[in-house]
Amino acid sequence: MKKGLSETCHRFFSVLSNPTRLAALETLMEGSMNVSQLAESLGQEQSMVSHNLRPLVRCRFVEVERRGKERLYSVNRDTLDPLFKLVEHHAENFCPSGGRCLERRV
Amino acid sequence: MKKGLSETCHRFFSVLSNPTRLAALETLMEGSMNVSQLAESLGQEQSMVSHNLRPLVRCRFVEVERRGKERLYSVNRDTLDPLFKLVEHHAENFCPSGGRCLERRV
DNA sequence: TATACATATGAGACATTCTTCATATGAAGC
DNA sequence: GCTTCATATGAAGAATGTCTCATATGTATA
Repeated sequence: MKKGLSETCHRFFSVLSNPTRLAALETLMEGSMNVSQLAESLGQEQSMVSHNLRPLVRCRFVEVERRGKERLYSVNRDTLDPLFKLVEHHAENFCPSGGRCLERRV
Repeated sequence: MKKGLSETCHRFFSVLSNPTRLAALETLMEGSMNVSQLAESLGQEQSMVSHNLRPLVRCRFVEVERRGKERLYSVNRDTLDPLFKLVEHHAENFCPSGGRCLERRV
């Protein structure tokens, strides 16, 4: 691990360690959409989705494109494809019964 | 992104989004050590280090080996080497001025 | 079994992060 | 300029997560 990467990692992982943001990413992986559509699709308030999109955009996990009064959000596949693959791989290989150990305790 | 991976990701990233745990990983990347050595090296309380090692072990980012009354901790390189490389790559490619955007706001 | 050392655990205080609600901004069309 | 639609923002309570301190467990050795 390169010196000083620790701080960068903290930001990187903090942004990703939130159910709402992960659900947003999961949905956006299927295809780009605007905030309203995303809120509709997630069954969440528009303002909440907007709040949560901000850190995703700031850290470039998601890109925005203005289209008139809408804004089209789409994921950064360069980073997220290999990242999710890596998580999946870890869960399969190191967690008994397919990632159960990575699930939230009851 | 595979259906249901979202919950797994949440756990995965939550465990990694903590400065103490990242510092512990950073140190353990240099070489395996026991809790006391790690606490000494990080300048932290033994109990705090122990507390923070637990989720790292549970999610298999770190392995433990009993050696008499000590416990030797070492990182899971299969996961962490490519993971940190990926973060570094993201910071270099998508964040202006080398990951500045991933750093904590002042 | 008594002692010393290494590590783990529990509970509460403290800090950070999330969500919600109300409201602001901004773009397009009349 | 006014209205409407799409999105962003601020503030404050609610929810989570973290750290600290005291104590417990566990292992080795005398």
